[in-house]
Amino acid sequence: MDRAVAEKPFPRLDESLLSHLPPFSKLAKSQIRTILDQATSRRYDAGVTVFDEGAEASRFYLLLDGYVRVVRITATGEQVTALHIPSGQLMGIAKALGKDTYPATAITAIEAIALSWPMRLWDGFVADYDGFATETYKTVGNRVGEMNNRIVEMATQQVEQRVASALLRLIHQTGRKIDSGIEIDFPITRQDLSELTATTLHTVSRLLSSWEKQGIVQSRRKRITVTDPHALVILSNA
DNA sequence: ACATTAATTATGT
DNA sequence: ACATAATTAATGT
Repeated sequence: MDRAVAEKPFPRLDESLLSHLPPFSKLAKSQIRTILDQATSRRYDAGVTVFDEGAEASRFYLLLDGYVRVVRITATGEQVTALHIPSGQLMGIAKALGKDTYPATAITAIEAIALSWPMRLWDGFVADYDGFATETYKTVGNRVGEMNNRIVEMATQQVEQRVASALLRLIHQTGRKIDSGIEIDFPITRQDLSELTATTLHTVSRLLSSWEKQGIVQSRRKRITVTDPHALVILSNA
């Protein structure tokens, strides 16, 4: 409904966008140039789906700014947030999983900017660009590992410990240091947290309220700041 | 130990 | 003023 910027909002892409990111850090300027020339840049509003689970994986993405949630829909139609992807990471990399459809849905948590390339370039990237393959498979490994940890958590730990460790993960991966502590630097509701931890928003609300009284966290609407991470660590493996 | 339901209040546009 | 987010209490499994 706003400006008529559909396909190419950003005319010139600077090489410095990629040069410091792990998958591309080993590449020469000329290589980065050709990579950028094949990329499409696009801006997304908050809450917009970038790609859908099960859809044909036509493109892969690099998140330049913002955060996206990787979301799966259960049989009963409820959303379960699997993990958050911070800027600088690749996503929608179905080929790295040996799939040709996206394994999950990606929704922007805040407004975001991402580059994307047609998936047919994937094999060329892996073959031609030193470090691209190792780095991407590293992040894939990390994500799979994280999801597995979460599954184990769901089965073994109690709710209080789950949301405690979920908060710790969030501040670790997407935290920003503020004077009073570490703030999650995108808007997150109790509903979101409950989806991350397989609980209800009510339980999350109670936990946050009680933690706030204990001085462990501070929260306002859609914002959570952890003031005492160590206390959460204790809670998370109690 | 936690979910569900429901009523109430706060907050952002 | 309206919709969405958050709190709180009561009741259920």
